[in-house]
Amino acid sequence: MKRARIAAPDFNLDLTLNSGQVFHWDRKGNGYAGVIGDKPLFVEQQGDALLAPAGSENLVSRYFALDHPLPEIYRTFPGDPAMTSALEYCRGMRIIRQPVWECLATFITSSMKQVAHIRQMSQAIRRGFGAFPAYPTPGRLARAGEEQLRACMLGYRAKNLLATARLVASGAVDLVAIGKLDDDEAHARLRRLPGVGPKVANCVLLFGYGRLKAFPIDVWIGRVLRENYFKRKRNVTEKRLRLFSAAYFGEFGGYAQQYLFHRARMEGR
DNA sequence: TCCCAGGTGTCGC
DNA sequence: GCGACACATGGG
Repeated sequence: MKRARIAAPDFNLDLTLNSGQVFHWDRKGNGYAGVIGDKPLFVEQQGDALLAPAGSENLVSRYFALDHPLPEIYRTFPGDPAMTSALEYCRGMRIIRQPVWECLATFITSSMKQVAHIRQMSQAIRRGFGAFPAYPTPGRLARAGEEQLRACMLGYRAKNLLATARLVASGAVDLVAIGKLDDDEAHARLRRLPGVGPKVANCVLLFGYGRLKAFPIDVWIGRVLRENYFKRKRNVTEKRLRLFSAAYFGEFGGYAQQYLFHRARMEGR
């Protein structure tokens, strides 16, 4: 297959694909095999270029967000030690533009699960509903039974994913319309879906809708914030963390969050 | 074995 | 509004 060479400055494919944003890319040789929407493909980084199948240039550039102005984004990061070392560690990582449904569904399954296990569930769901390697549509999941989802190792999450799939498939919830709302409204609308709380809603805003200010707070980020920005303070509430992060990290807080998250996870703290 | 994981829903105050 | 607790499952 003929490959295209896409200019990709300020980009690190390994970091981008291994930072817990997406869970369905597999290392193969010097690159990665995966799927963008329903298109399977192989991508490989060579220096400042990204190699991808000829004809997929626009799809690939958009998915990997090669248009995000990283130097400008970095200039908005606070200069504290935690952020500085996270930037040093993660330079070139980009916030992927994921298909919204796939992102929403995957993060509904992510609660109280390690990244390795989220990958297994994603794989099982992709294999189990006839669209492999693409993620099954809301309609396809809505027609399935809870037992079929439980067979994908979802546990109690099966019920939530099924209920959300039915709401989206029926048109009761319009994911495209939500994309036209401002951040707060979109967040509130997402929150109405079963299995979607503040953290998952922010993941969908950030990774699905490209709202780069959205700041998901999970156990890792909670730990990072408490250890670095609330030293010696006890009883720091979730609300306190939310208000602080929104004010402190600014317009590209989602990027800051992802860098802090990945660095903390790799350092094992 | 025991502990934890990119949390959410529910309940009681 | 906030804190406590249940919820499934696999990996370390």
